[in-house]
Amino acid sequence: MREKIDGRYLTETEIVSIGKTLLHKTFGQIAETNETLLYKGSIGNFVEKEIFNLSPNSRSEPDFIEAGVELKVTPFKLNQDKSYSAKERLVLNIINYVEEAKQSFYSSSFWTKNSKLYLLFYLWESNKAQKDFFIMFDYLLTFSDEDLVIIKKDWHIIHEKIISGKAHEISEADTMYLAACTKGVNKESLRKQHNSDILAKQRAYSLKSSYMTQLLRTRVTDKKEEVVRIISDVIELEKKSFEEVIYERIKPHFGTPTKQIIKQFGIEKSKNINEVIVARLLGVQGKVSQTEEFLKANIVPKTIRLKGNGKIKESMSFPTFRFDSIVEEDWEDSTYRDYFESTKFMLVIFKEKNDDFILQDIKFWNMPVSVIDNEFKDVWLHTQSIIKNGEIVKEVRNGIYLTNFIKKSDRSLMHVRPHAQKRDDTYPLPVADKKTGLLSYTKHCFWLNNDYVSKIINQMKAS
DNA sequence: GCATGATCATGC
DNA sequence: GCATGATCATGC
Repeated sequence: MREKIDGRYLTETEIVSIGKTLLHKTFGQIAETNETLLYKGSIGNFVEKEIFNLSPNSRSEPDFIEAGVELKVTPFKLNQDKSYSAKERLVLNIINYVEEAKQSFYSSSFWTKNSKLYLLFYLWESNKAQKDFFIMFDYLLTFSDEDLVIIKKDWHIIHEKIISGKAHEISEADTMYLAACTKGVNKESLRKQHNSDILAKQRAYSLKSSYMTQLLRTRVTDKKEEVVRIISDVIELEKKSFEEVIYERIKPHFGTPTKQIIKQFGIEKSKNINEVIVARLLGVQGKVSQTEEFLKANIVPKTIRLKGNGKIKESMSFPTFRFDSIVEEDWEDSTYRDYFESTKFMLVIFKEKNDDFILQDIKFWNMPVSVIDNEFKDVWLHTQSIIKNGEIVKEVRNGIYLTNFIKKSDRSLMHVRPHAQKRDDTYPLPVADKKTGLLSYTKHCFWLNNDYVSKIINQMKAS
């Protein structure tokens, strides 16, 4: 057995060498005879206490005060296509809004506690018990210059809301890599904030799961991937926000017909031509969505085509949902709530004119938390209940299934509609459909009403 | 083979 | 004319 010295005074080398002894072992194996310990607290607490001999603390200094290192144990998962993803965001320290209001970036609780992180990644598997999860990788994380410049900007965005008494309006999609996620005993955990009497949800600093996924894929695992970065100039990012830099790169081409851009850049015609155009204007050879910044910040590019009269032809689709998964979920931590809370959209707007489309504008947008937790929640709950009760099909007419899902005309925000390759491109149903007896149904997804998208674009233009 | 972005086709 | 069900096209 290791001698029980106070873990807080371990050096960086000692921390890492202890960490390495845990790799390729399960928590059960690490715990040896003390397996039951695992069930008394979180895995992270277990590792801190039993392996590194640290007592739990909520101080603003890092776990290892001598080395200036904070320890985090975090899960990742293996996807269908064999790639790895972070299972969740990396939650850091809880924010004391009143205290944090007084700080600058380098004196903030985020920086003083988390400027250097020692990460232990374990493989989360749905069919296994906690004690059988393997610790697979370790990584000593210090932020690169490119990441740090964006993280500083993120911190200032969060800080600005705190000092202006708007802590209750913070959203994860406000920021790129560093976010302020809700954290509490329950969703009702509220606390005092600076400069306002409104109680705000308790939040903690966190690194987005999209950021953690990219970290894992490009720096942590043995098969390190190469990813293209759009903005390589750190100085440029210090002066302007990421969104401003992107906007300024596209802006010179506003008003230009796509045919002209295609010619000018020698782009080949294709159905996703608008997507390709945006990529070329940003100097990206592949997909914009696959660049470092977009992946890490979870920004999804969407091209929008306006008709000559300024109306949008089509509603906007999102990833399909699984019927059997959505019925199992609680709204509060549902896949879709998380998706809209953490995803920012880059809307690239083209307008039809003279048998061509003109690049008109570019906007960054995320669904406001109040809309997510009211209008969207309503649509989501309705959808879940219809599936749960086997009441998808309302009527079969001329061989076509008419459904009870929310229609575009039912709500101003969203509707639910098929999104598949063919009608028989289906997902299994948790209960048989009452009307038809079907055990699987055409893949569906939530669609953002085109009228609502119009409203977004027009509102943003006005402001 | 399938997810995803984008668009079509029919009937009210 | 548009809502709604359905499908196309591309790329990984």
